[in-house]
Amino acid sequence: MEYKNRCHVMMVESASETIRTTPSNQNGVSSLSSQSDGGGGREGGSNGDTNGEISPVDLLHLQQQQALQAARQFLLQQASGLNSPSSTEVKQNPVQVPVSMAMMTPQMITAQQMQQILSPPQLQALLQQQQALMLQQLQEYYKKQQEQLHLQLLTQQQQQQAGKQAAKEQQMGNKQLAFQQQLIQMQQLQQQHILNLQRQGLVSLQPSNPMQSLQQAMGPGDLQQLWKEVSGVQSAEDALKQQQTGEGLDLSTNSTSSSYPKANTHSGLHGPMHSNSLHSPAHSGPAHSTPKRDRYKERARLFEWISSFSKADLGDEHLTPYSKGGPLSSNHYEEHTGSHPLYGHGECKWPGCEALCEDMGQFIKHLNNEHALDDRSTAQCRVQMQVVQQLEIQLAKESERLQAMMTHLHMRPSEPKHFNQPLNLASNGSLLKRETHPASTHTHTGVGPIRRRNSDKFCTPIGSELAQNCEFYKNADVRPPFTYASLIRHAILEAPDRQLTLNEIYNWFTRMFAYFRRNTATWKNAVRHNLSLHKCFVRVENVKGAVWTVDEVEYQKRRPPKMTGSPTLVKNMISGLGFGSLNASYQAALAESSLTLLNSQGLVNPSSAASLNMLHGMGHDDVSSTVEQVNSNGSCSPTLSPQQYGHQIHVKEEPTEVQDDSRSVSLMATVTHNMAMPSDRDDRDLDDDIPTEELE
DNA sequence: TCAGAATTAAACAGAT
DNA sequence: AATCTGTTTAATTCTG
Repeated sequence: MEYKNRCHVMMVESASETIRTTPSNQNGVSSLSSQSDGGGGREGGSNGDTNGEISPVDLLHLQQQQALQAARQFLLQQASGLNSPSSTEVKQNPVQVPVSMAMMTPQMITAQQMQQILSPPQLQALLQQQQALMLQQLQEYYKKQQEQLHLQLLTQQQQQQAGKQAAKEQQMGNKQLAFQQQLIQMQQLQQQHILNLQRQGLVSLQPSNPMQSLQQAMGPGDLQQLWKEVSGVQSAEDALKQQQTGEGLDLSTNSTSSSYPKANTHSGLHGPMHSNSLHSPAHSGPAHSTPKRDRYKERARLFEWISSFSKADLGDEHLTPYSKGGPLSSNHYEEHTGSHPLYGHGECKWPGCEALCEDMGQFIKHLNNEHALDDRSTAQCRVQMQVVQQLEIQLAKESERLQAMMTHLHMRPSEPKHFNQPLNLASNGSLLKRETHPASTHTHTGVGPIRRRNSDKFCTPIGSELAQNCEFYKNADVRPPFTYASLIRHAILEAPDRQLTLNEIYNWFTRMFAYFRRNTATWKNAVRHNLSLHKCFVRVENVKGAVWTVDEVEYQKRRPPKMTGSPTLVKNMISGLGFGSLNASYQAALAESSLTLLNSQGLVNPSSAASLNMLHGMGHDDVSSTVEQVNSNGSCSPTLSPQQYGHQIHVKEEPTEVQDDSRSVSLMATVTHNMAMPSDRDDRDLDDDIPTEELE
């Protein structure tokens, strides 16, 4: 069967959206596997890669490549930097960035709120400010780095002029440079990632300097430790060589943390750079020196740690198919897979290596020769793990923050005053566990799992919600607070011609929600079930196969939204008391709720619907479709009736329902009465006064 | 407590 | 034959 990929209309493109959304991150940073098919069906294969999405692994590779590229350019710049001062002087003029929202707002309010507060030109200006600020920070950072290397090279030249041990020091310098390069790569990687996240709006602009961000993120101690690992290894290697060449080197004074003073003594190569960029071991003094035996202990511990990590992390869950025969090794890996995570495009993907290997065999040789379990590899591994750890921590933090933002914005409608409060909900660790701890629903008002009919309860408009939190749902493994029916309907209505094949619906689910990238057998079954079950979904057969459309009348008829979830809001909205204090999403929610409610009763006229629509600044398909169907004629038929789509239509039989599109006039009186005098009626009455089901 | 809606699981049939 | 699509039934969960 052949399914064509459709271009789906993007729901909302705001100024910030265009900045935040990068083509390389459609799938975002979520590490959810789309292949974890729970063992049920093989349905995961059907949706697969039709979206052209880039997997997180690819993204990481891309970032790594970018980082390497940047590092290379950086070093090249330094080589030529001595003769081209312009590259450093450019940064001398600090960009005038006033203390403004560019610095403050991302932490104080959400991007969505900013969109609501600021006009597009203001947003544009704000974003430009932020970009300028980030650019400035980057420039400053690189300037510092350049100055340091400049100094370093000068010193090196002086010493070379002195003519003592020039060759050896050159060698040492190169080696140190190699490690420095690794550090830079790591920093670049971190920067790239943070910048990417920032572009997506996933990370606030808290770090004022990339290096600072690294320091903040990892902490001075961590960085120091990191450098210790790298430089310590270096010292060991140097010591070995020097011993081999008959030159003794007392490791007890130049050990793990202080190979650097030794090197410094010899060449003066590393001092300024390290003292500025990282918390230099030189400044830490002899107190940080480690006895030789401790260093070996440390190394042994490191080996043990890494091997334990490998066992724990790779052994059981992720690579089960490959680990049947015993402990996982690199050889074991490619024996079964024919591929290797460290090998790709004919290159060794070991950080900083990029050695060309024609085939797997050559790569294995290279891997065993060049990246055996030695100090250097261990240190590199550790660095890499630090990077990964840090990124994970950062990701967790930001996910948490987003969840808190989501929860705050959409689950606490009756407390608009909270929008002015700093979003400190991220500190609530339970947020990450909400899916697995449903009971937390009752502890917080609206904070907790969002399941099933909560969307009805709170009348959250799926269009508005999705438009505002599109990126969130794309990346966070959070169950969307909508029913399958509403999601399917939205997917179909979002399509250009308002029809989708089943597979396209699947794709929409997986594209829009990280949550639906797993357990595919379950939710796909549910989708099919819903399509078949609900009368509002009409299957239309055409030449190419079958597509699904939405019978809007049936949808509205079947499940008129209840407004019991936010009675206060309903009253406020209707009586016009609450507009000032409500944010746009809730105004939109109210508008839609009202429209849907009214429309389901056939009571609203186009002008009032449009005015409501305009009033709340929403033009989303949820409402527009509602307006459209009212506009078409008095009979409330959808703009595109299912009959328009194809040749054959299967009409679902629902014998329990009696078709009755003509509504009682007395109901109108009731509703208008509610609108005019909402406060003197209980909301329960509002519900009860509209016995839609009874009419059907 | 209950009814109804939603979800989940599963069986089955027809189509590809 | 395997997989996808669609229908249907039943059990369970959740909500008002």
